[in-house]
This record gives sequence, structure tokens and C-alpha cells, in this order.
Amino acid sequence: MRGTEAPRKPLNRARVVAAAVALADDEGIDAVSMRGLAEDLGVVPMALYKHVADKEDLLDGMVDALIAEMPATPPLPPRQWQEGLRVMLLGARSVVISHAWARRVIETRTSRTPAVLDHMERVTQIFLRAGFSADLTHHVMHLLGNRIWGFSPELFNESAGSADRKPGKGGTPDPANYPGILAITADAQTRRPGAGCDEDFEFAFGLDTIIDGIARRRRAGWTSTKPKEKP
Amino acid sequence: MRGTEAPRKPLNRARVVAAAVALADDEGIDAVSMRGLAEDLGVVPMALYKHVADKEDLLDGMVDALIAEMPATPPLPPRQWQEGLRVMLLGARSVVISHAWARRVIETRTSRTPAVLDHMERVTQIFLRAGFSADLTHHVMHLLGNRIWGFSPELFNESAGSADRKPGKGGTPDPANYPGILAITADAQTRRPGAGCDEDFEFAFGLDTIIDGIARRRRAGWTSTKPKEKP
DNA sequence: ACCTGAACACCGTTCAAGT
DNA sequence: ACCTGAACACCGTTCAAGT
Repeated sequence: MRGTEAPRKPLNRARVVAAAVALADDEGIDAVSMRGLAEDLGVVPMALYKHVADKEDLLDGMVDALIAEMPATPPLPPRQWQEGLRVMLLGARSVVISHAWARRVIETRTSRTPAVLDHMERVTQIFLRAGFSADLTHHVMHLLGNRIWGFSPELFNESAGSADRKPGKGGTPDPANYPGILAITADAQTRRPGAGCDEDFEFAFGLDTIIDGIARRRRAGWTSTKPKEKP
Repeated sequence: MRGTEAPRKPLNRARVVAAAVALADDEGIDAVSMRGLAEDLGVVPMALYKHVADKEDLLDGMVDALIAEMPATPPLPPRQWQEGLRVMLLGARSVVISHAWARRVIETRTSRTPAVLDHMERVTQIFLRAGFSADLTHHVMHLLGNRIWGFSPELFNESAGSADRKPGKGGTPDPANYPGILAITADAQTRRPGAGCDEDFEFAFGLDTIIDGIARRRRAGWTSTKPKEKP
């Protein structure tokens, strides 16, 4: 399987990024090294640097590919901003949860590519078109945070406590030390026996609670008082 | 400065972790490699593995050290849960913002150490003592997400768009393509000329909006209907 | 009990050269 | 214009050995 391939098509940025996405999907994000990706493409590592500036640029490209996958949300009347926001963010979520690497990569991005700005612009416009002030819209965007990508951090994953640290002092933590956490996880077990947390439910709950809070702020004519003018 | 030191005190986990924290504070988290840390301690890299299981365990230890720094919050009457929560999370925030590496390291943790569970327990108890159901408390914890550590993701950092990617197609993005983002950043400039986003303000705004939403859910007797019993 | 030396199997990226 | 070879300066971690 090596040396018998047809002459390769020349690489380009899109092919490199697509291969990185496929590699991350198949073998996890840790498999996406410049060297591993190059081997996947049948090319020497340095060849990639003609198409991406560096590894950060490659990861930025992967996020751009994610955004390109997100469903175009049909425009709703501005009045229905709550439903419009929900549809858009659940659409983003459907893409993000289909790529196991997506959350972590998004969280580590420090630059804002045009595609990222496009997505942020679309979310922003939902509020502005609905008549939100620029001021409130600004702070609402901060409040949404990574929810604009359709995810929120996982607070309880796997069981409480971790596997088997060796030199660390403790083994499995004693649930008796965490009666509150025990109470809420026990309650959850009552409702969905044998299952972990339902992340879709958590996302919707959080989003809806935030939407309610936003709607109230807006109705109340919320404004960030200019610090300079506060005596 | 090498070979002339007094005979070293034996290492232990606490000294290793403290050195990692100091190194991250001084030179950034990227300087915290097993090799770099070992050199800092005047020891060969392998010596560290007697005190931490691996690098993940070292990073877990750094988060534990962070938690140990958090101010003990004086107990308030359960009725004042909103103020109690605010004080606790702003206390956590004061520590997290004092270590530039803290956000990123917290975001990458996958195990829950006893210290992490302790902190989660403390937050959980604020709700339970105030009479929240275990059910609502559970989902509220998910909603708070990393806000229990006193931070939320940075949506707009630096200016919009990034520095100078080379092979990527665009240079600086044209603000005309992002009229909504332009509108909200222009509005922000009006209010705080020359300044970036006030993260403390964003954190408080988001937290207070969420607290309001939570309080309303509770007053409404919110419950997650058990899926099994919904006809 | 605690630390060391040498090695293994990797990284991202540069430089100068090839076609 | 696009790709290659060799090298540089790193990683985390193992194994067997030293004191």
C-alpha cells in the first residue's frame, strides 16, 4: 500500500484541513500531529507548511470546517428571537456533538477567523433585529459564551472522582464526604436509572433559563450605566 | 549557580506542585514541562514521577492548589443564597484571575479530585440549604458550569480578527462584513473609550442574570418531568 | 526510599535544496 | 509552485540501576 499509489493530486488548504478533520474523527485529536497528518496524506511533514501557517492555523481551519457544516437556519420573524436563537444554537450543537474533538479545539482557539466572526455575527443579529440595544446584545453575547457553539462545560463526567491516581493521596473519594453531590446524583438516578447526565437536556435547560433572564432584562429596559456618569 | 547549593530537602508532592505553580506564574503554562520543572527543582526529570503519577496528575495538583487559595466564605443565612453564591464565586474568581494559566488548566481537567469535589459540594450546599430541590440544584450546577470557578469563556479577546496568518486566505477582516459586531463594539467604545471588555462586569452580569433565572424557576416550582411518566 | 542515566518514541518547525 | 531531507530543539515516559 505504499509506493503503488497513483500520482497524487496537489494539496491545498481545504484538502489538508479535511484530512485533519477525518483523522481527528477516526483516531482522536491527539492523532492530529503535523507528522501524523502528513503521513496520512502521503507527504513529508514540511509539505503541510505551504498550506497552513502552523498547527494553530490548522486547528483554526478545523473549526472553520465545523462552522461550514452547521445547518443554515431559516430566518424567523425578529419577534420570534427566542425560537430563532434556539434553532440556531441547537443546529450548531448538532454539529459540535458529532465531532468528539470539537469542544476542546474550540475552547483553545485564541484568534477569530472570518468564519468564526460570521457565526458570531449571525447570533448577534438575532438580538439586534429583535430590537435589543447594542449594549444589552453585547453583554448577552458574553453571557452565552460557548453556548453560541452549542455546548457548555461538562461538570460531572464519568462517575464522581477519577480512576486510579497512584502517588496522589486518595483512592476513590468517600461519597459520605459529599452529601450534596450524592443527593443530586441519587435524585438523577431516580429519574433516569443507570444513565449519566442528559447533556441535551442540560443544554436546553441552561439555554432556556438564560433566554428567560435575557428577556426580563430587556423588558426592564436594562442598560449598563456608564461608569463615568455614575456620581 | 549550579553544584554549589546546599543539600536539597527531599521532594514531596506539595513541593513539586508548588514549584509548578510558581513556574507557570512566572513563565507561563508552556514552561511547565516535566523536564523544565525538574530543572527548576535541581533534579532529574524522572525524580518527579515518585511524587506525581504523570503530567495530568501534576496539573490536577495545580488546580487543587488553586482551590486551597480560595477564601473561606463566611456562612450566610440560607435565605441569602443569592448573596452567598455571589460571594463564593467572586472569591473563586479572585484566585483564578490571579493565575494566568488557571482557566486553561481547569478547562482541560477530566478527573475530579477530592478538592474539586469539595468545592462543588460547597456550591451545591448553597442551593440545598436554601431549600432548592435536588433536581433543580443538579441542573443549576450544570447551568453554572465553569462559573463555579469564577470565570466564563472569553468571546471577544483582543481586537476582532487575528494577527497575520500567512497561507490563510484573508488578512484583517473587513468590519463592514460584521455590522452587528461592529455595532456592539462601537457602543462599548462609547461607554469605555479605549478599553476592552470589562471581564469583571461581564462575569457579574452573567451571574446575576443566571441567578434571576434560577430564582424564577424555583419560585415556579420547576421540576424536570421524568421522561418515563410523560404520556 | 528516593534519585539517576540512558534510552524510546515521539513533537513542531527552520533551513537549504531539489524538481 | 510545490515538495523533500536533514537537522534542531524540544516533549512524556519506560526501564534498570544506583545509593
